[in-house]
Amino acid sequence: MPENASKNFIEEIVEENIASGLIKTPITRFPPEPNGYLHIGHAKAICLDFGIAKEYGGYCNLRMDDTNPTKEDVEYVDSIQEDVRWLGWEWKNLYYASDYYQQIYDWAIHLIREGKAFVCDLSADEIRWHRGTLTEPGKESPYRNRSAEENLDLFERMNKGEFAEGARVLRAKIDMAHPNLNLRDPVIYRIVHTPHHRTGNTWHVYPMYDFAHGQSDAIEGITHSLCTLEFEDHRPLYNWFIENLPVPHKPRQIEFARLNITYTVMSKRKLLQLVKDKHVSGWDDPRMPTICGLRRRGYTPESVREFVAKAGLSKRPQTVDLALLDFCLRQDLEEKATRRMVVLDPLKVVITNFPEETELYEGQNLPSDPARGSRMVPLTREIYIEREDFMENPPKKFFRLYPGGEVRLRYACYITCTEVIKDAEGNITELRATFDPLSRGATTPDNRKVKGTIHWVSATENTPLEVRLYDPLFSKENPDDVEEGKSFLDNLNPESLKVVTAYGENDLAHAQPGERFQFERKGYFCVDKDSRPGAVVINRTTTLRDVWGKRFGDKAE
RNA sequence: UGCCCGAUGGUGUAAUGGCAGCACGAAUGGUUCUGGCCCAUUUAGUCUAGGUUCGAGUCCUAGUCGGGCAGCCA
Repeated sequence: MPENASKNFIEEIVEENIASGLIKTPITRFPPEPNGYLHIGHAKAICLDFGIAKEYGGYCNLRMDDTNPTKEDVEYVDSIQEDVRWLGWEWKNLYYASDYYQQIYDWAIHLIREGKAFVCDLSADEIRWHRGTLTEPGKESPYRNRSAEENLDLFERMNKGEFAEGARVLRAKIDMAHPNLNLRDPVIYRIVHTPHHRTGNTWHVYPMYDFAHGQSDAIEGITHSLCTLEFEDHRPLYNWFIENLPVPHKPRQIEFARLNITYTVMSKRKLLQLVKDKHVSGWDDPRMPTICGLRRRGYTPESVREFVAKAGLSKRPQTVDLALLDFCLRQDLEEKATRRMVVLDPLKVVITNFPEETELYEGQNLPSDPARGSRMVPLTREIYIEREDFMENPPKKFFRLYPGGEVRLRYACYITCTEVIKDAEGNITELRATFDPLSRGATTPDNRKVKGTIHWVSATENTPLEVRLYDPLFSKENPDDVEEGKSFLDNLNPESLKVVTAYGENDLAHAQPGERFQFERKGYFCVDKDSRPGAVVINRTTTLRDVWGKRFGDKAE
């Protein structure tokens, strides 16, 4: 670990705890509820939980927080494991909160015996009335002073399935006037008859989050239970249980701010809505901030981890620029991604003085690393160039192709535009050009400079590709910033996906799903899982940084 | 008109009573067979008012602003 790098506040706490002898090494846990897919916000928690443990020689458990059988499913426990592993982490133990049901139940009995919990027959609504408001104290339940014997009997019968859901709950007996609502005799067990995905019909009562989480931490010997800010108000309750139960270990809960990113939404509810209403193709749609979506889009685990690290950690709500994620991706792939030439928006150029035969030119797979080898690219009389690489009436400082102008075809030769061919509507349909035979190999004996180098592909020797061009899913930095009566869906970016047929170098026909490339001058791309031999599908992960496009992109038309 | 938490450039994050720094973004220039990468430069910040102190972004008080909390969700 770098000694002089600044520490975040949780690292500081852990270091203090080690220095004072409170702990030898930190033991953490990542505790998702298996009721949905992980997103990049979870990636922050994952990197924190696993990262802290690793940094200080401890370990981290993966714990499925499965205390609500009505919402959870095995489908999710598989995807969660896959996503955590993909991010590059390995857990010490895979646990389930449901593994601890018996112990947690016994602790509830303990509380009852101690006179610190009671069975309450109030309905959900009645409990709500009794809870009071933010400014007024609550009222005690009429069932609050039942005898321990009666409570025990009732609680056992609740668990045997004798009562309907909602008929009774078990509540901790704390303080109905407490300014923190969480301590106003919170419900700790409720009746649920839905079978649990792991324990089946064994139980008819299930512990609430507050009664399961801290105790699960205690059982596992968790030293630092890291969670997001909305649980801050629950910490006094978390501690109350730890203090009032004969737990084998006392964990400490520490909260941090959850991660938001510009131009996206992060709540499970909203992501679910995007999927259900078919605004995206599924949880792994490459525009989704889910881990599986990022993976499919082409982001690397390294880039996601770096992004999370760069975003930092604190207790104030953070909204990080999406640009930072893309920066991390480009930084990672700059030195890794194989380079290829692909024309996304083709404009045909006929090189009138070019021989009929195909000529082959050598292109580096990764110019900065000769060890990565090269491939031969076929140049023919007719080629495609990017439509935006030609302008009939170029502005100053445009150094691509224009009538009478000369550019370098990457790795091949210099061409000069001699003629612009248009259709009846005046659209440019084709260009004529001549090449300088002395420029073969892309330099000339006279060493003359050409300002522009553009990518190209043979019009006759190429492979067509379905390329999916992604842009942010929302057109507003904060999609939730809406007028009265509107929702985040009104901020969906109608142009978040454009599908084009592109033409690429021939070997791309064999590209495998998951394979990543830099298409020179265009961006980073990743072969989609929909890809088939003969029908290659490629996602644009992100564009290259583009000064020209930013400055003149719109005006240049 | 309750309780809890927070407030440093556009964004994120450091400075732990002693020169407000780093990264992203933005801008400018250099370099270049990718208008990429790289290099250099620039831009821009301590919420307010008091107090403690030789000295306050940091400590104290009050205020302002922002976030969270009234599921038998997590």
